[in-house]
Amino acid sequence: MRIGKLAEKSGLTTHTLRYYEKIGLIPAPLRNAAGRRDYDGQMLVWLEFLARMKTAGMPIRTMLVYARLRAAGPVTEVARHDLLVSHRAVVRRNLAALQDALAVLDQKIATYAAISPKRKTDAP
Amino acid sequence: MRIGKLAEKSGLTTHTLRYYEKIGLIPAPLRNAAGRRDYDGQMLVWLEFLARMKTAGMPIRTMLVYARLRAAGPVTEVARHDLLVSHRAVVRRNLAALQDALAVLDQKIATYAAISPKRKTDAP
DNA sequence: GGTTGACCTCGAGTTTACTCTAACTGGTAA
DNA sequence: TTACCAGTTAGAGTAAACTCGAGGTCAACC
Repeated sequence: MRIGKLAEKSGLTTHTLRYYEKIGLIPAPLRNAAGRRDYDGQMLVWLEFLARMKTAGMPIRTMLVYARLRAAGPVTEVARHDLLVSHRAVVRRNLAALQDALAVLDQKIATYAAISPKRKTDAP
Repeated sequence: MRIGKLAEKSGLTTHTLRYYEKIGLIPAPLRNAAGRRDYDGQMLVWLEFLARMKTAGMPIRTMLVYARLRAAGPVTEVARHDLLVSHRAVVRRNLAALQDALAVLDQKIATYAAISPKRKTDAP
């Protein structure tokens, strides 16, 4: 698979894919006869995982640590486990903070609705 | 209240408070005889609201829109309501995505734990 | 009366994560 | 064969949100 196809499938741009390669977040793929990058299906799986971790608020430098551990083979499984557990704690805190903020929003919206009950845009 | 005290209470730095003032996110406070900023208690309430909105992923430019509407008085209440409702939709999506990411993390952690069940660090 | 410590302004610098440009090459379709 | 499109590199530029530094003022304590 060439870079354009992978970009399309992953939802990233070709620029971003080369950038990820440059910083070591994805391994450098093989090249075809013309010198173009030739990715295999596993790369998409890895990119999807990265996208999840990004959604989970993991900064690139942490993903890099994980990527390097992964590249170092099965010896690093405990370290990877620990890294994920530690990030899970972060995600749980963020989740709680977001739920809090949502409650504040709900409340604020309710007061505005009470002041001027003009519309019925509010869901459930 | 001078800027150092407000910084302490709000958890921001004095640099950040002046920056917020410069971009119009907080109103310019009165000055004392010596030309120093003198904040009232309402400022802290506003800053706490802004902090919540920040946690909720609202970018500063959106907070600015809200701040300007607020400054324009009660005529803008409907617009403010709508802005919050629209951001609430964003928060709900982010919340769902974060929950998804948490599930992926949980699963990944479980596979690592299965491979090498060395520790019992995982909470409930 | 001197020296802290908190405050002032203005402007430059930093971090994160891309995003884009320029100049070039290689394979394919008309 | 010419035009075009996808790809290549190195390096510069961007946006968001701060963050810091230089050089100065001012009131209060010792």
